[in-house]
Amino acid sequence: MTLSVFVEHLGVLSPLEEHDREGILSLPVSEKRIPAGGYIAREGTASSTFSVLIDGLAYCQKLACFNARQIVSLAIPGDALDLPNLFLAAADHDIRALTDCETAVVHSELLRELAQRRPAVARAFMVKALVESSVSREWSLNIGRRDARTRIAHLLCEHMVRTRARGLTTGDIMYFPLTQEQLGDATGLTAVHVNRMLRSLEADNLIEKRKGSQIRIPCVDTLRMAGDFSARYLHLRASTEAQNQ
Amino acid sequence: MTLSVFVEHLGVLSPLEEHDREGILSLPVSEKRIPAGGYIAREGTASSTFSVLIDGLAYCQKLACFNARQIVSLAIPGDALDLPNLFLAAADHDIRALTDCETAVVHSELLRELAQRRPAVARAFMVKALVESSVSREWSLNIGRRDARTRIAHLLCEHMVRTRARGLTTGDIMYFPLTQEQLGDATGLTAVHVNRMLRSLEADNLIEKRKGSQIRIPCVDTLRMAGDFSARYLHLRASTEAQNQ
DNA sequence: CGTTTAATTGAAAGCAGTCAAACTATGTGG
DNA sequence: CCACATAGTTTGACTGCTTTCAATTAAACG
Repeated sequence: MTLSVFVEHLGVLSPLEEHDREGILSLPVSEKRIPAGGYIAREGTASSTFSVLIDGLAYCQKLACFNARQIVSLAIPGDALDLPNLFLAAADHDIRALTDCETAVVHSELLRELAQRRPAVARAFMVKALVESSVSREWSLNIGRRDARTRIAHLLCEHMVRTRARGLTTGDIMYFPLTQEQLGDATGLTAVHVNRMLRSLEADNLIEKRKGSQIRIPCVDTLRMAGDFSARYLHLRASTEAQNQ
Repeated sequence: MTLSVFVEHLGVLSPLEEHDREGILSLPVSEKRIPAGGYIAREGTASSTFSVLIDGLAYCQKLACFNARQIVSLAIPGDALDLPNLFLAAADHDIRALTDCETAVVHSELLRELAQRRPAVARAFMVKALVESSVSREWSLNIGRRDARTRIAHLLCEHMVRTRARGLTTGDIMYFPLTQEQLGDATGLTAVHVNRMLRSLEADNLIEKRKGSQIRIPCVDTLRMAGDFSARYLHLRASTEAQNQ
Protein backbone atom coordinates (compact mmCIF):
# COMPACT_ATOMS: atom_id res chain seq x y z
CA MET A 1 0.00 0.00 0.00
CA THR A 2 2.62 2.46 1.07
CA LEU A 3 4.41 2.50 -2.25
CA SER A 4 1.29 3.34 -4.19
CA VAL A 5 1.84 7.11 -4.17
CA PHE A 6 5.25 6.50 -5.65
CA VAL A 7 4.00 4.14 -8.33
CA GLU A 8 1.23 6.50 -9.23
CA HIS A 9 3.66 9.35 -9.60
CA LEU A 10 6.00 7.25 -11.73
CA GLY A 11 3.13 6.21 -13.91
CA VAL A 12 2.36 9.80 -14.75
CA LEU A 13 5.94 10.37 -15.83
CA SER A 14 6.36 7.23 -17.86
CA PRO A 15 3.89 4.57 -19.01
CA LEU A 16 3.72 1.53 -16.74
CA GLU A 17 1.80 -1.65 -17.36
CA GLU A 18 -0.09 -3.44 -14.68
CA HIS A 19 2.75 -5.93 -14.32
CA ASP A 20 5.23 -3.13 -13.75
CA ARG A 21 3.09 -1.57 -11.06
CA GLU A 22 2.54 -4.85 -9.37
CA GLY A 23 6.21 -5.62 -9.56
CA ILE A 24 6.93 -2.59 -7.45
CA LEU A 25 3.91 -2.83 -5.20
CA SER A 26 4.59 -6.44 -4.30
CA LEU A 27 8.09 -5.73 -3.00
CA PRO A 28 8.56 -6.27 0.72
CA VAL A 29 8.27 -2.87 2.32
CA SER A 30 8.84 -1.57 5.78
CA GLU A 31 7.73 1.76 7.09
CA LYS A 32 9.98 4.13 8.89
CA ARG A 33 9.39 7.39 10.66
CA ILE A 34 11.97 10.12 10.82
CA PRO A 35 11.51 13.11 13.11
CA ALA A 36 11.90 16.61 11.71
CA GLY A 37 15.57 17.44 11.30
CA GLY A 38 16.63 13.80 11.29
CA TYR A 39 18.95 12.35 8.70
CA ILE A 40 17.60 9.91 6.16
CA ALA A 41 20.98 9.56 4.45
CA ARG A 42 24.40 11.07 4.83
CA GLU A 43 26.94 12.23 2.30
CA GLY A 44 29.69 9.77 1.61
CA THR A 45 27.77 6.72 2.74
CA ALA A 46 26.31 3.90 0.72
CA SER A 47 22.95 2.39 1.47
CA SER A 48 21.39 -0.95 0.68
CA THR A 49 17.90 0.42 1.05
CA PHE A 50 15.76 2.71 -1.00
CA SER A 51 13.28 5.11 0.55
CA VAL A 52 10.16 6.70 -0.78
CA LEU A 53 8.62 9.66 0.97
CA ILE A 54 5.07 8.81 1.99
CA ASP A 55 4.21 11.70 4.24
CA GLY A 56 5.92 14.91 5.26
CA LEU A 57 8.60 16.90 3.49
CA ALA A 58 12.30 16.24 3.10
CA TYR A 59 15.25 17.97 1.51
CA CYS A 60 18.74 17.30 0.21
CA GLN A 61 21.59 19.44 1.41
CA LYS A 62 25.26 19.87 0.66
CA LEU A 63 27.82 21.55 2.84
CA ALA A 64 30.68 23.83 1.90
CA CYS A 65 33.44 24.77 4.28
CA PHE A 66 32.52 27.46 6.84
CA ASN A 67 29.34 25.60 7.73
CA ALA A 68 27.75 27.05 4.65
CA ARG A 69 24.82 24.93 3.60
CA GLN A 70 22.98 24.71 0.33
CA ILE A 71 19.66 22.96 0.09
CA VAL A 72 19.67 21.44 -3.37
CA SER A 73 16.21 19.93 -3.58
CA LEU A 74 12.90 19.42 -1.85
CA ALA A 75 11.03 16.14 -1.79
CA ILE A 76 7.28 15.83 -1.45
CA PRO A 77 5.21 12.71 -0.80
CA GLY A 78 5.49 10.30 -3.69
CA ASP A 79 9.09 11.28 -4.43
CA ALA A 80 11.97 8.87 -4.32
CA LEU A 81 14.39 10.01 -1.67
CA ASP A 82 17.60 8.57 -2.98
CA LEU A 83 17.45 7.50 -6.56
CA PRO A 84 21.19 8.18 -6.88
CA ASN A 85 21.90 5.72 -4.09
CA LEU A 86 20.27 3.00 -6.15
CA PHE A 87 22.99 3.16 -8.81
CA LEU A 88 25.88 5.19 -7.42
CA ALA A 89 28.45 4.00 -4.94
CA ALA A 90 28.20 6.82 -2.38
CA ALA A 91 25.74 9.59 -1.70
CA ASP A 92 26.97 13.05 -2.58
CA HIS A 93 24.53 14.83 -0.31
CA ASP A 94 22.64 14.52 2.93
CA ILE A 95 18.94 13.79 2.96
CA ARG A 96 17.02 15.19 5.90
CA ALA A 97 13.50 15.32 7.13
CA LEU A 98 12.11 18.83 6.96
CA THR A 99 9.04 17.85 8.95
CA ASP A 100 8.24 14.58 10.65
CA CYS A 101 8.37 12.09 7.85
CA GLU A 102 6.99 8.71 7.04
CA THR A 103 8.93 6.69 4.53
CA ALA A 104 8.57 3.36 2.80
CA VAL A 105 11.79 1.41 2.68
CA VAL A 106 12.68 -1.39 0.29
CA HIS A 107 15.90 -3.24 -0.39
CA SER A 108 17.85 -1.58 -3.18
CA GLU A 109 18.83 -4.86 -4.70
CA LEU A 110 15.25 -5.93 -5.20
CA LEU A 111 14.48 -2.71 -6.99
CA ARG A 112 17.56 -2.99 -9.18
CA GLU A 113 16.56 -6.51 -10.11
CA LEU A 114 13.09 -5.37 -10.96
CA ALA A 115 14.49 -2.61 -13.15
CA GLN A 116 16.59 -5.20 -14.90
CA ARG A 117 13.62 -7.48 -15.55
CA ARG A 118 11.16 -4.83 -16.54
CA PRO A 119 12.40 -2.16 -18.94
CA ALA A 120 9.40 0.05 -18.31
CA VAL A 121 10.36 0.29 -14.65
CA ALA A 122 13.94 1.10 -15.55
CA ARG A 123 12.67 3.72 -17.91
CA ALA A 124 10.38 5.25 -15.32
CA PHE A 125 13.31 5.53 -12.92
CA MET A 126 15.31 7.12 -15.69
CA VAL A 127 12.60 9.66 -16.42
CA LYS A 128 12.28 10.47 -12.75
CA ALA A 129 16.04 10.95 -12.47
CA LEU A 130 16.07 13.21 -15.51
CA VAL A 131 13.24 15.33 -14.19
CA GLU A 132 15.05 15.78 -10.90
CA SER A 133 18.11 16.75 -12.85
CA SER A 134 16.10 19.31 -14.75
CA VAL A 135 14.83 20.82 -11.54
CA SER A 136 18.38 20.99 -10.30
CA ARG A 137 19.42 22.96 -13.37
CA GLU A 138 16.59 25.39 -12.84
CA TRP A 139 17.77 25.89 -9.28
CA SER A 140 21.21 26.78 -10.59
CA LEU A 141 19.61 29.41 -12.79
CA ASN A 142 17.46 30.62 -9.93
CA ILE A 143 20.37 30.98 -7.55
CA GLY A 144 22.84 32.28 -10.08
CA ARG A 145 20.87 34.76 -12.11
CA ARG A 146 17.80 35.99 -10.29
CA ASP A 147 17.62 38.61 -7.58
CA ALA A 148 16.58 37.70 -4.08
CA ARG A 149 12.90 38.56 -4.36
CA THR A 150 12.51 36.72 -7.63
CA ARG A 151 14.30 33.65 -6.31
CA ILE A 152 11.92 33.30 -3.43
CA ALA A 153 8.86 33.88 -5.55
CA HIS A 154 10.17 31.27 -7.95
CA LEU A 155 10.64 28.68 -5.25
CA LEU A 156 7.17 29.33 -3.91
CA CYS A 157 5.71 28.89 -7.38
CA GLU A 158 7.61 25.67 -7.86
CA HIS A 159 6.32 24.22 -4.64
CA MET A 160 2.80 25.32 -5.41
CA VAL A 161 2.83 23.73 -8.85
CA ARG A 162 4.49 20.52 -7.71
CA THR A 163 2.23 19.91 -4.74
CA ARG A 164 -0.85 20.84 -6.71
CA ALA A 165 0.09 18.47 -9.53
CA ARG A 166 0.24 15.70 -7.00
CA GLY A 167 -3.02 16.59 -5.37
CA LEU A 168 -1.36 17.75 -2.17
CA THR A 169 -2.49 21.33 -2.51
CA THR A 170 -5.95 22.46 -3.46
CA GLY A 171 -7.16 26.00 -3.60
CA ASP A 172 -4.85 28.91 -3.02
CA ILE A 173 -3.43 27.90 0.34
CA MET A 174 -0.23 25.91 0.45
CA TYR A 175 1.56 24.19 3.28
CA PHE A 176 5.14 25.49 3.24
CA PRO A 177 6.94 24.75 6.49
CA LEU A 178 10.44 25.96 5.63
CA THR A 179 11.97 28.30 8.16
CA GLN A 180 13.39 31.47 6.72
CA GLU A 181 16.83 30.03 7.35
CA GLN A 182 16.01 26.96 5.29
CA LEU A 183 14.44 29.12 2.61
CA GLY A 184 17.67 31.07 2.53
CA ASP A 185 19.75 27.92 2.24
CA ALA A 186 17.60 26.83 -0.67
CA THR A 187 17.96 30.12 -2.52
CA GLY A 188 21.51 31.09 -1.67
CA LEU A 189 20.48 33.92 0.63
CA THR A 190 20.66 34.73 4.32
CA ALA A 191 17.70 34.29 6.61
CA VAL A 192 17.65 38.00 7.32
CA HIS A 193 17.35 38.92 3.69
CA VAL A 194 14.76 36.22 3.10
CA ASN A 195 12.71 37.85 5.80
CA ARG A 196 12.91 41.23 4.11
CA MET A 197 11.93 39.78 0.75
CA LEU A 198 9.00 37.84 2.21
CA ARG A 199 7.78 41.02 3.80
CA SER A 200 8.17 42.77 0.47
CA LEU A 201 6.17 40.06 -1.31
CA GLU A 202 3.55 40.28 1.39
CA ALA A 203 3.41 44.07 1.15
CA ASP A 204 2.67 43.68 -2.56
CA ASN A 205 -0.09 41.15 -1.86
CA LEU A 206 1.73 38.37 -3.65
CA ILE A 207 1.62 36.14 -0.62
CA GLU A 208 -0.24 36.02 2.68
CA LYS A 209 1.03 34.29 5.75
CA ARG A 210 -1.41 31.95 7.45
CA LYS A 211 -1.51 29.90 10.60
CA GLY A 212 0.32 26.59 10.66
CA SER A 213 3.12 27.22 8.18
CA GLN A 214 0.67 27.92 5.44
CA ILE A 215 0.86 30.51 2.72
CA ARG A 216 -1.97 31.88 0.68
CA ILE A 217 -1.22 32.91 -2.85
CA PRO A 218 -3.97 35.30 -3.93
CA CYS A 219 -2.98 35.23 -7.58
CA VAL A 220 -0.68 32.55 -8.88
CA ASP A 221 -0.14 34.32 -12.17
CA THR A 222 1.12 37.45 -10.49
CA LEU A 223 3.50 35.46 -8.34
CA ARG A 224 4.56 33.53 -11.40
CA MET A 225 5.59 36.73 -13.09
CA ALA A 226 7.33 38.01 -9.99
CA GLY A 227 9.22 34.71 -9.83
CA ASP A 228 10.05 34.52 -13.53
CA PHE A 229 8.46 31.11 -13.33
CA SER A 230 7.52 28.73 -16.09
CA ALA A 231 6.60 25.15 -15.27
CA ARG A 232 8.24 23.60 -18.29
CA TYR A 233 11.29 22.39 -16.41
CA LEU A 234 9.12 20.35 -14.05
CA HIS A 235 8.13 18.04 -16.90
CA LEU A 236 4.89 17.26 -15.14
CA ARG A 237 4.04 14.82 -17.87
CA ALA A 238 7.51 13.90 -18.82
CA SER A 239 7.86 10.93 -21.09
CA THR A 240 7.92 11.25 -24.85
CA GLU A 241 5.44 8.41 -24.98
CA ALA A 242 3.21 9.70 -22.24
CA GLN A 243 2.32 12.59 -24.50
CA ASN A 244 0.23 10.40 -26.70
CA GLN A 245 -2.08 9.40 -23.93
CA MET B 1 34.19 4.39 -34.52
CA THR B 2 32.92 7.76 -33.47
CA LEU B 3 30.88 6.46 -30.57
CA SER B 4 33.77 4.64 -28.98
CA VAL B 5 34.76 7.49 -26.64
CA PHE B 6 31.20 7.52 -25.38
CA VAL B 7 31.06 3.76 -24.88
CA GLU B 8 34.38 3.76 -23.13
CA HIS B 9 33.23 6.48 -20.77
CA LEU B 10 29.98 4.67 -20.05
CA GLY B 11 31.88 1.48 -19.37
CA VAL B 12 33.86 3.18 -16.65
CA LEU B 13 30.68 4.32 -14.95
CA SER B 14 28.78 1.08 -15.18
CA PRO B 15 29.81 -2.43 -16.26
CA LEU B 16 29.08 -3.24 -19.88
CA GLU B 17 29.49 -6.54 -21.59
CA GLU B 18 30.88 -6.92 -25.06
CA HIS B 19 27.36 -7.31 -26.43
CA ASP B 20 26.30 -4.06 -24.82
CA ARG B 21 29.24 -2.20 -26.29
CA GLU B 22 28.67 -3.67 -29.69
CA GLY B 23 25.00 -2.87 -29.48
CA ILE B 24 25.86 0.79 -29.22
CA LEU B 25 28.81 0.79 -31.56
CA SER B 26 26.89 -0.90 -34.34
CA LEU B 27 24.18 1.74 -34.44
CA PRO B 28 24.05 3.80 -37.62
CA VAL B 29 25.90 7.02 -36.87
CA SER B 30 26.37 10.25 -38.71
CA GLU B 31 28.89 12.90 -37.89
CA LYS B 32 28.02 16.52 -37.57
CA ARG B 33 30.09 19.62 -37.06
CA ILE B 34 28.84 22.62 -35.18
CA PRO B 35 30.75 25.91 -35.26
CA ALA B 36 31.59 27.64 -31.99
CA GLY B 37 28.53 29.40 -30.63
CA GLY B 38 26.13 27.29 -32.68
CA TYR B 39 23.09 25.62 -31.19
CA ILE B 40 23.00 21.86 -30.85
CA ALA B 41 19.55 21.92 -29.26
CA ARG B 42 17.09 24.54 -28.13
CA GLU B 43 14.89 24.81 -25.10
CA GLY B 44 11.33 23.77 -25.67
CA THR B 45 12.03 21.59 -28.67
CA ALA B 46 11.95 17.83 -28.98
CA SER B 47 14.52 15.93 -30.95
CA SER B 48 14.50 12.53 -32.56
CA THR B 49 18.26 12.33 -32.52
CA PHE B 50 20.83 11.83 -29.83
CA SER B 51 24.25 13.47 -29.95
CA VAL B 52 27.52 12.53 -28.38
CA LEU B 53 30.33 15.03 -28.19
CA ILE B 54 33.36 13.66 -30.01
CA ASP B 55 35.60 16.68 -30.15
CA GLY B 56 35.45 20.21 -28.76
CA LEU B 57 33.55 21.56 -25.82
CA ALA B 58 29.87 22.32 -25.39
CA TYR B 59 27.65 23.71 -22.68
CA CYS B 60 24.04 23.84 -21.57
CA GLN B 61 22.47 27.18 -20.82
CA LYS B 62 19.21 28.45 -19.45
CA LEU B 63 17.84 31.95 -19.79
CA ALA B 64 16.00 34.09 -17.28
CA CYS B 65 14.21 37.26 -18.18
CA PHE B 66 16.45 40.32 -18.71
CA ASN B 67 18.73 38.30 -20.96
CA ALA B 68 20.34 36.82 -17.90
CA ARG B 69 22.00 33.57 -18.78
CA GLN B 70 23.12 30.70 -16.61
CA ILE B 71 25.42 28.06 -17.95
CA VAL B 72 24.33 24.91 -16.13
CA SER B 73 26.84 22.37 -17.36
CA LEU B 74 29.90 21.78 -19.50
CA ALA B 75 30.30 18.80 -21.80
CA ILE B 76 33.64 17.32 -22.77
CA PRO B 77 34.39 14.72 -25.45
CA GLY B 78 32.77 11.42 -24.58
CA ASP B 79 29.79 13.06 -22.92
CA ALA B 80 26.24 12.60 -24.05
CA LEU B 81 24.85 15.95 -25.09
CA ASP B 82 21.18 15.42 -24.50
CA LEU B 83 20.39 12.47 -22.34
CA PRO B 84 17.21 14.22 -21.15
CA ASN B 85 16.00 14.46 -24.71
CA LEU B 86 16.12 10.68 -24.97
CA PHE B 87 13.34 10.27 -22.42
CA LEU B 88 11.70 13.64 -21.87
CA ALA B 89 9.26 15.33 -24.18
CA ALA B 90 10.95 18.71 -24.52
CA ALA B 91 14.38 20.09 -23.75
CA ASP B 92 14.49 22.42 -20.78
CA HIS B 93 17.74 24.08 -21.82
CA ASP B 94 19.79 25.09 -24.83
CA ILE B 95 22.87 23.14 -25.81
CA ARG B 96 25.57 25.14 -27.54
CA ALA B 97 28.99 24.60 -28.94
CA LEU B 98 31.62 26.38 -26.88
CA THR B 99 34.29 25.69 -29.47
CA ASP B 100 33.98 24.15 -32.90
CA CYS B 101 32.48 20.77 -32.16
CA GLU B 102 32.29 17.40 -33.75
CA THR B 103 29.37 15.24 -32.72
CA ALA B 104 28.15 11.74 -33.41
CA VAL B 105 24.43 11.58 -34.06
CA VAL B 106 22.19 8.55 -33.75
CA HIS B 107 18.43 8.14 -33.86
CA SER B 108 16.94 8.36 -30.40
CA GLU B 109 14.52 5.56 -31.07
CA LEU B 110 17.29 3.09 -31.82
CA LEU B 111 19.01 3.95 -28.58
CA ARG B 112 15.79 3.64 -26.59
CA GLU B 113 15.18 0.25 -28.13
CA LEU B 114 18.66 -0.82 -27.26
CA ALA B 115 18.18 0.30 -23.68
CA GLN B 116 15.00 -1.72 -23.58
CA ARG B 117 16.69 -4.86 -24.87
CA ARG B 118 19.86 -4.59 -22.84
CA PRO B 119 19.43 -3.69 -19.16
CA ALA B 120 23.13 -2.97 -18.75
CA VAL B 121 22.86 -0.22 -21.34
CA ALA B 122 19.80 1.20 -19.65
CA ARG B 123 21.65 1.09 -16.38
CA ALA B 124 24.70 2.82 -17.82
CA PHE B 125 22.49 5.61 -19.12
CA MET B 126 20.90 5.83 -15.70
CA VAL B 127 24.26 6.08 -13.98
CA LYS B 128 25.39 8.75 -16.43
CA ALA B 129 22.21 10.72 -15.82
CA LEU B 130 22.64 10.45 -12.06
CA VAL B 131 26.23 11.62 -12.22
CA GLU B 132 25.23 14.62 -14.28
CA SER B 133 22.56 15.32 -11.73
CA SER B 134 25.13 15.16 -8.97
CA VAL B 135 27.33 17.65 -10.77
CA SER B 136 24.35 19.91 -11.14
CA ARG B 137 23.74 19.84 -7.39
CA GLU B 138 27.35 20.73 -6.75
CA TRP B 139 26.97 23.67 -9.08
CA SER B 140 24.02 24.86 -7.02
CA LEU B 141 26.19 24.73 -3.94
CA ASN B 142 29.01 26.45 -5.75
CA ILE B 143 26.85 29.28 -7.01
CA GLY B 144 24.76 29.61 -3.90
CA ARG B 145 27.24 29.33 -1.08
CA ARG B 146 30.79 30.07 -2.19
CA ASP B 147 32.37 33.48 -2.77
CA ALA B 148 33.45 34.55 -6.22
CA ARG B 149 37.07 33.51 -6.00
CA THR B 150 36.25 30.11 -4.59
CA ARG B 151 33.60 29.49 -7.23
CA ILE B 152 36.02 30.06 -10.04
CA ALA B 153 38.74 27.97 -8.46
CA HIS B 154 36.18 25.22 -7.97
CA LEU B 155 35.11 25.24 -11.58
CA LEU B 156 38.71 25.15 -12.72
CA CYS B 157 39.38 22.16 -10.46
CA GLU B 158 36.32 20.40 -11.76
CA HIS B 159 37.36 20.83 -15.34
CA MET B 160 40.89 19.74 -14.57
CA VAL B 161 39.76 16.58 -12.83
CA ARG B 162 37.15 15.68 -15.42
CA THR B 163 39.37 16.17 -18.43
CA ARG B 164 42.26 14.42 -16.77
CA ALA B 165 40.09 11.43 -15.84
CA ARG B 166 39.20 11.08 -19.47
CA GLY B 167 42.75 11.42 -20.68
CA LEU B 168 42.14 14.81 -22.27
CA THR B 169 44.53 16.65 -19.99
CA THR B 170 47.99 15.50 -19.06
CA GLY B 171 50.47 17.38 -16.96
CA ASP B 172 49.60 20.69 -15.36
CA ILE B 173 48.37 22.56 -18.41
CA MET B 174 44.70 22.49 -19.25
CA TYR B 175 42.79 23.72 -22.25
CA PHE B 176 40.06 26.00 -20.94
CA PRO B 177 38.56 28.16 -23.70
CA LEU B 178 35.74 29.86 -21.80
CA THR B 179 35.62 33.60 -22.16
CA GLN B 180 35.38 35.48 -18.92
CA GLU B 181 31.79 36.23 -19.78
CA GLN B 182 31.03 32.52 -20.12
CA LEU B 183 32.92 31.80 -16.95
CA GLY B 184 30.74 34.38 -15.25
CA ASP B 185 27.59 32.83 -16.63
CA ALA B 186 28.70 29.47 -15.29
CA THR B 187 29.42 30.78 -11.82
CA GLY B 188 26.69 33.37 -11.39
CA LEU B 189 29.08 36.31 -11.67
CA THR B 190 29.73 39.16 -14.06
CA ALA B 191 32.59 39.07 -16.53
CA VAL B 192 34.19 42.06 -14.85
CA HIS B 193 34.29 40.39 -11.50
CA VAL B 194 35.52 37.14 -13.01
CA ASN B 195 38.40 39.08 -14.42
CA ARG B 196 39.30 40.48 -11.04
CA MET B 197 39.14 37.06 -9.41
CA LEU B 198 41.25 35.46 -12.13
CA ARG B 199 43.84 38.17 -11.64
CA SER B 200 43.70 37.50 -7.92
CA LEU B 201 44.22 33.77 -8.44
CA GLU B 202 47.06 34.53 -10.79
CA ALA B 203 48.64 36.95 -8.33
CA ASP B 204 48.65 34.15 -5.77
CA ASN B 205 50.25 31.74 -8.23
CA LEU B 206 47.24 29.45 -8.25
CA ILE B 207 46.89 29.69 -12.00
CA GLU B 208 48.99 30.88 -14.92
CA LYS B 209 47.60 32.02 -18.20
CA ARG B 210 49.14 30.46 -21.27
CA LYS B 211 48.85 30.90 -25.01
CA GLY B 212 45.91 29.36 -26.80
CA SER B 213 43.26 29.41 -24.06
CA GLN B 214 45.38 27.27 -21.82
CA ILE B 215 45.83 27.51 -18.10
CA ARG B 216 48.67 26.11 -16.07
CA ILE B 217 47.88 24.98 -12.58
CA PRO B 218 51.17 24.90 -10.67
CA CYS B 219 49.75 23.05 -7.71
CA VAL B 220 46.42 21.31 -7.98
CA ASP B 221 46.17 20.76 -4.26
CA THR B 222 46.48 24.45 -3.51
CA LEU B 223 43.83 25.28 -6.07
CA ARG B 224 41.69 22.50 -4.68
CA MET B 225 41.78 24.12 -1.28
CA ALA B 226 41.13 27.56 -2.70
CA GLY B 227 38.15 26.10 -4.54
CA ASP B 228 36.80 24.06 -1.63
CA PHE B 229 36.92 21.18 -4.07
CA SER B 230 36.45 17.51 -3.46
CA ALA B 231 35.99 15.15 -6.40
CA ARG B 232 33.47 12.91 -4.73
CA TYR B 233 30.48 14.39 -6.49
CA LEU B 234 31.98 13.56 -9.89
CA HIS B 235 31.56 9.83 -9.20
CA LEU B 236 34.45 9.09 -11.50
CA ARG B 237 33.89 5.40 -10.93
CA ALA B 238 30.23 5.57 -10.26
CA SER B 239 28.41 2.27 -10.21
CA THR B 240 27.92 0.26 -7.08
CA GLU B 241 29.05 -2.77 -9.05
CA ALA B 242 31.98 -1.10 -10.69
CA GLN B 243 33.55 -0.84 -7.27
CA ASN B 244 34.24 -4.52 -7.18
CA GLN B 245 36.35 -4.44 -10.27
C1' DC C 1 4.85 29.71 32.27
C1' DG C 2 9.47 29.62 31.27
C1' DT C 3 12.49 28.30 27.62
C1' DT C 4 13.83 27.87 23.12
C1' DT C 5 13.41 28.71 18.43
C1' DA C 6 12.05 31.61 14.77
C1' DA C 7 10.79 36.12 12.92
C1' DT C 8 11.55 40.97 12.59
C1' DT C 9 13.90 45.29 12.34
C1' DG C 10 17.77 48.76 12.09
C1' DA C 11 22.33 50.23 11.10
C1' DA C 12 26.66 49.57 9.05
C1' DA C 13 29.91 47.11 6.13
C1' DG C 14 31.32 44.65 2.06
C1' DC C 15 31.23 41.87 -1.95
C1' DA C 16 29.89 41.99 -6.35
C1' DG C 17 27.55 44.74 -10.00
C1' DT C 18 27.37 48.63 -13.16
C1' DC C 19 29.27 51.92 -16.13
C1' DA C 20 32.83 53.53 -18.89
C1' DA C 21 37.13 53.63 -21.04
C1' DA C 22 41.45 51.83 -22.53
C1' DC C 23 43.98 48.10 -23.91
C1' DT C 24 45.05 43.63 -26.19
C1' DA C 25 44.50 39.94 -29.17
C1' DT C 26 42.71 37.99 -33.21
C1' DG C 27 41.24 37.84 -37.68
C1' DT C 28 40.06 39.87 -42.28
C1' DG C 29 40.58 42.10 -46.50
C1' DG C 30 43.09 45.14 -49.37
C1' DC D 1 52.27 43.11 -44.66
C1' DC D 2 49.51 46.68 -42.94
C1' DA D 3 44.99 48.86 -41.78
C1' DC D 4 40.99 48.03 -39.84
C1' DA D 5 37.24 45.72 -37.43
C1' DT D 6 35.78 42.83 -33.91
C1' DA D 7 35.83 40.34 -29.75
C1' DG D 8 37.74 39.82 -25.41
C1' DT D 9 40.48 41.55 -21.43
C1' DT D 10 41.76 44.83 -18.03
C1' DT D 11 41.23 48.69 -14.97
C1' DG D 12 39.07 52.44 -12.18
C1' DA D 13 35.34 54.73 -9.92
C1' DC D 14 31.02 54.40 -8.14
C1' DT D 15 26.68 52.19 -6.87
C1' DG D 16 23.86 48.94 -4.61
C1' DC D 17 22.16 44.51 -3.28
C1' DT D 18 22.99 41.45 0.13
C1' DT D 19 25.42 40.32 4.28
C1' DT D 20 26.74 40.97 8.88
C1' DC D 21 26.00 42.27 13.49
C1' DA D 22 22.97 43.16 17.11
C1' DA D 23 18.84 43.63 19.48
C1' DT D 24 13.94 43.09 19.94
C1' DT D 25 9.63 40.78 19.30
C1' DA D 26 6.77 36.87 18.39
C1' DA D 27 5.77 32.17 18.25
C1' DA D 28 6.27 27.35 19.43
C1' DC D 29 6.92 23.94 22.81
C1' DG D 30 7.40 21.02 26.94
